[in-house]
Amino acid sequence: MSIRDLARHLNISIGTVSRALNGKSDVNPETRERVLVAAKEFGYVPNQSGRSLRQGTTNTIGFMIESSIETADNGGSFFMPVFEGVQSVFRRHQLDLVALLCGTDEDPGAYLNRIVGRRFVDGLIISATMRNDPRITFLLERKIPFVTLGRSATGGQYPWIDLDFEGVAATAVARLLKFGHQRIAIGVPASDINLGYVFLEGYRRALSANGISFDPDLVFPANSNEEGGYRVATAMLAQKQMPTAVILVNENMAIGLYRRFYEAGIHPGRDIAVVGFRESTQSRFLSPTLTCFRISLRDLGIKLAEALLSTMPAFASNYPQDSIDLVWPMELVPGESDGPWHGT
Amino acid sequence: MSIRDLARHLNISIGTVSRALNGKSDVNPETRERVLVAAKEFGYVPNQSGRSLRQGTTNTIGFMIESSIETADNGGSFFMPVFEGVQSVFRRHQLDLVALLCGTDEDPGAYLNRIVGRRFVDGLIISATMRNDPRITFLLERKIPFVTLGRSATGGQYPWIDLDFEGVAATAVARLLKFGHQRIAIGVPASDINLGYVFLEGYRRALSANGISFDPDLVFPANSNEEGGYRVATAMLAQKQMPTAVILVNENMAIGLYRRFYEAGIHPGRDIAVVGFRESTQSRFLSPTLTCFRISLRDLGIKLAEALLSTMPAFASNYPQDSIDLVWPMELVPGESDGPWHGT
DNA sequence: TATGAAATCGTAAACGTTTACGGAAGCCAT
DNA sequence: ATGGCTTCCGTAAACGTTTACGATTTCATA
Repeated sequence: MSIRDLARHLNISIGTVSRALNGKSDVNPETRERVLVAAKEFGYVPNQSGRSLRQGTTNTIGFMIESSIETADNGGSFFMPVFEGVQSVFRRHQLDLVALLCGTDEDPGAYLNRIVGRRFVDGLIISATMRNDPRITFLLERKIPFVTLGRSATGGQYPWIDLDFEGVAATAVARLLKFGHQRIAIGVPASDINLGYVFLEGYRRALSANGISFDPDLVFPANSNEEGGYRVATAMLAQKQMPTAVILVNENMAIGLYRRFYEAGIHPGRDIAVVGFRESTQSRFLSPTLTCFRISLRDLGIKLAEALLSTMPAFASNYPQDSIDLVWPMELVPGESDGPWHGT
Repeated sequence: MSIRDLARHLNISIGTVSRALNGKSDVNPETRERVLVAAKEFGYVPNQSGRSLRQGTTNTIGFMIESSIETADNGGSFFMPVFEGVQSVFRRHQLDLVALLCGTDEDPGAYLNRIVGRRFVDGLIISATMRNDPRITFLLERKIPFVTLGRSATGGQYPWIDLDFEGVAATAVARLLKFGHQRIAIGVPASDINLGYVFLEGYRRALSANGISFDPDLVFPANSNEEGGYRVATAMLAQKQMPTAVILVNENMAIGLYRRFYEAGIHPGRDIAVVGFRESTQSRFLSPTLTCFRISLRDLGIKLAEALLSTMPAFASNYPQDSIDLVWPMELVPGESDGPWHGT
């Protein structure tokens, strides 16, 4: 069922059918109606390859996710709502969104090169931004519109949206200090992911703002999953004087951390304060519930989409340039996992 | 950088360049080498739209995931490894895999219709199969190659691969009975997802095989997330005679269930036996660790890819038809969450 | 009635590939 | 020397669209 068949059936030229379907002005309203009815009747949908070839545009946006990165661990619950937000914007512009999952056994650069080379997408959303991210320089020099979820130290002019991990760390530190905690540990990603640096920076700044000196021994690099949390707890227990509080970059870590402390007879929320990252169904039903930070992932997705569109010539007019380079604030949600320090 | 530019630069016709790149036989090895070198030098990658238009094939496979479905909750940790498995097979055939996420605010049928109509993909992997799934009939009549992750009651001839939820339920029941439990509850998905029926069927069969009569009051429909688990526990606590064991269809439910029981002063693993579904980092670090079932998601992905390829004419020769309609066995991993019944 | 503008539609080229077909060599055997 | 076979390569059509351009009709106006 091609546009030719449709035109033949209606005794109309191909061009007119195309114009009718695409809402061009120079077509009789009556003819347009006939075309639309017939198109619906036969279930005609334009062949994307044909369109793309002619227009030089694919009407497809790619959302790249690296499963090798920590963030992939909570990939489902995190990315799904973001996706929906992005899609809700793109739908209005007839743009399709596809997820490009880059597995651990594939080089992200090569993957990106293939996708971009094939002219597969018109634009890209890049997540899990590294501190030094070759994908960014690659996309910049290829002049492919993109936006990153997570800022980066990589130079160049491009839009990014980041969660305020610096603020999260600072708020957590301030809260724990007010609770009387003095030795506050922090669990950070072991990889080169940029949010790790931002998170740690917020931690350092908040400490120094409160006149506490930074102690490298209180920084625990780990994978952002349950096992990582377990290891953090193990390392904390091994110290001569155990920290009385810990801030985690990821809520999954809390599960492993809880377990390790239980094994040691230490009760999170009573004997040690824990602040995690993201509020979720999980954080609400852990025992104890996790003190963490709330964010509307759907809204985040919407902003990502808008930022990307603002860099795409075809859509830029509708999306002002000022919606980019955004640090997304997050709201603290108190849980049972932290509280006043009443120890020695 | 099109094939034309490449040809011009080499003083060769377009056709020869194309044949050289595609490994056709009627091209001088020396010429082919020149072409390949030049292609690499200029970073030439064939335009996918051009190829697709000519060949009528897109070299793209879609993996459809509905975020409205329970399975999406653990989407990240579940689907990512499956994806990698699928990709590892497709990579060998130059096929790109994209994830098509169907949000809650979009009708799956309409979404599928758009994707298929646009000739966006050559084949599809469908997950979260419903007991009665219109997507299946749609794809069958459109003659689009596809495979479903999860069997269905929907009629027709198509390949599917399913996890052995029936076996899981049966094994769990048998184990708990051997432990002396008599009142064994089960948490099942509240939706029309087919695995719910399969899971429940396995439960019923195992009971009847052991001479225990089926009690509808022991079946607790719930969402497959932490909150669902919480509700299941609440409902169990409300019964005059509480069950002594419970089987969950999903490991996330365990978190909420644990919490509710803790709140009631009941210790999972000691006062009540819990068997969950999938072994994961999470199941291993919960307290108590979850008795559950192990599965290699990567291998599952590989099988899915092979099953799909076996239905695609261009690849069928390499993939015998006997790799389809597979029920995937799973291995029990004992945890701390269940054990002998020593109650009243 | 003649004129010009507006409305509507058909024609054909173009997008970047692949591939069927045929032509031009080169080679061997008759 | 002729014929046939093989090897290699160029030509051109085709895939399904969109869109610039021009042609035709309509209609109001002078």
